[in-house]
Amino acid sequence: MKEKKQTSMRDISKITGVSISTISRYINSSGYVKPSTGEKIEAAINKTNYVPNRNVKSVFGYKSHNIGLIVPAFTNPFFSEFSTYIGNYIQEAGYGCILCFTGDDKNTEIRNWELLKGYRVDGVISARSLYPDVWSKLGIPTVSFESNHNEQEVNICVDNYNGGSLAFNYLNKIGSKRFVHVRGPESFKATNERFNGFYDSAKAIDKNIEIIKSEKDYSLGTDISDNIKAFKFKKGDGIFVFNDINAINIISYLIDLGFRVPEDISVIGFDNSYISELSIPKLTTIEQPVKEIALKCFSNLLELMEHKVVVKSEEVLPVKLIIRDSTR
Amino acid sequence: MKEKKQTSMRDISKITGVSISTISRYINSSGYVKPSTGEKIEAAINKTNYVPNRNVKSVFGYKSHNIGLIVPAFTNPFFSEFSTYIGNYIQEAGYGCILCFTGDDKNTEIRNWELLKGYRVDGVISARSLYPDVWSKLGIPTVSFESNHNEQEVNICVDNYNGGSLAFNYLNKIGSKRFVHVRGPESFKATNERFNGFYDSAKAIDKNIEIIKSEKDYSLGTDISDNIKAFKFKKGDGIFVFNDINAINIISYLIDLGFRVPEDISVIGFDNSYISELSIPKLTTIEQPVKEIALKCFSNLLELMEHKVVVKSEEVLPVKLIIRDSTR
DNA sequence: TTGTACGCGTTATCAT
DNA sequence: ATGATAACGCGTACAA
Repeated sequence: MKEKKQTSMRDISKITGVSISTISRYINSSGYVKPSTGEKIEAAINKTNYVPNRNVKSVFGYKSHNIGLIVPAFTNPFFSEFSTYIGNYIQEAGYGCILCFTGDDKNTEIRNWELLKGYRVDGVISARSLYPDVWSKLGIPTVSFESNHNEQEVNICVDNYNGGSLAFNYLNKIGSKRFVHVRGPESFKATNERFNGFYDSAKAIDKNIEIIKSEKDYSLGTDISDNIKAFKFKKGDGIFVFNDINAINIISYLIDLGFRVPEDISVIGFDNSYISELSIPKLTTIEQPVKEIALKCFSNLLELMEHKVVVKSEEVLPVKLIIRDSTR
Repeated sequence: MKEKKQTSMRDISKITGVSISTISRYINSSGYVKPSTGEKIEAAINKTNYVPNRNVKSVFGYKSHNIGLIVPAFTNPFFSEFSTYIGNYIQEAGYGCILCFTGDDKNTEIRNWELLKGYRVDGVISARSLYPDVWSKLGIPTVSFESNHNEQEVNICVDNYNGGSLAFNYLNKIGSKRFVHVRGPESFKATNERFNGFYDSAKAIDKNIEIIKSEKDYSLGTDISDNIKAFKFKKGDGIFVFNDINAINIISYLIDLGFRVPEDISVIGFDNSYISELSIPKLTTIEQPVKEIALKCFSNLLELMEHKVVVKSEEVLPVKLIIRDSTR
């Protein structure tokens, strides 16, 4: 199991005849080193392509300088964007990003946490955790996005309730005759909130809504669920779908059925991920401010890692209705 | 800089009164431990939530059990899909995945390599490297996707030349009156290959082609480049775009200009990423077999890491024309 | 069946 | 301005 050893400080020491402590001082600029000695060391480093072993620091109980990122998958473009932002913030701050996928599976998520703990990550950013209780046990600074809230940890989320409300009110305003909600998987915190916002706004003006349940976060390509196939869509329907990728799939399905979007049926998505601009018709949707979400997650994590007290344990970011061409 | 120490084997040893080596034997199942002793250890582990520090192993010159993944960004869905596959392979094999973004910037890429070397990763998978020479210097087993080929390393790529050829022949077959190629950024290995395939096929039957240069891999939303805006599109054009996301953007732009796709103008993309199924009209494209690419990369890396000789230093996977609705 | 002792790459402290 | 040494968490060879 032993691998070919890479160059170590000891090797540099042997080559230069300079002691290890001096090498360390030179590399970390943590003490006086005579210029000529420095040059010798520099030469040996270049010759051997020596790079300090970052893992040693975590052995000493220093920061390991890596951060874990736990997300469901990249098949949902929202998490691609989220992870691009987070990954870049981590990278720019000089940390390493250890990436883990849960596939929205609880056991996989638990294994991810153990892996990250084994790496002694300095912190974790976790999106849509199914197992938030693990945080307090593991004792790693953690910020989560859209997790079922655990009082002990910092959670970022968006105002899903208002999102549902905005969606209903807009569908009503443009004169939809029937209100349909394609509801997300039950395990997501956001599912009920979006539903409730939609439902309460309908009830407030004495309207009924129709519900279609969806079990999957994303259905790639033409993989339309049976629940949707079983539903009888009608001209005049206004449909609020729990995320963009499913909304676009459904538009595609409606067009195959012979409906026109938005002339016959209006569709609103959720996320405002980049695909909402690419689809034709362009998708009307509820924006989640990904970049701000990512920044909030990362900056809060930095504060937690520096043992600062983060004031709010739950922070709710606003959503916004983005009107495009899938509604009329 | 010292952090709150996490539980160590020493702590478990103090709690149980059992020596560190016995704890080690128990945890790694590497020697005899009396059942009753094992139970004591187990209890202490559960009480303290102890997880072994994985970083120590790399200090000893053992495998660090992490693998670096270097990609440009996730704003191009092809790399999202690629990374999801790679990330899952890595995770299932019990490794940690350290994710790095280059943003197609050479200096950023160099910093990534140094970071990964600092973490003593056991191997690296690198997509669209701009700096392949670094591999041999760093001495880390590496497999690259679509890198400018360096004889010393293993490179996976697709038959871009044939992709360009397939695109031309299809556009010709469906009766395009003019042949337009939206060419990718010059720094990508694939750019010339795709162009050459398209160009040579045109020349073979004495046809001319028009070229539009694009500087960016992806242009999100409505960010249409000046080169495209300056071009005078015409009814009867057949357009071959160097990737899906730009193809979809261009379709959207053409529709804004009043053209119908595919009735007036046909468009072919490249990648067959999931967005090609979501767009309306669905995108005709040249498929890169992402899953196979990812698997090839990962399995070749595993072999390299086990010091096996990988026979081919460059492996070319086939592409395929996927006919959908953006061509007629 | 268990313990002792050494080594790994690095940093901090103390001495020179 | 530089060197010697202890310490970190863990695996292994060897002793008991």
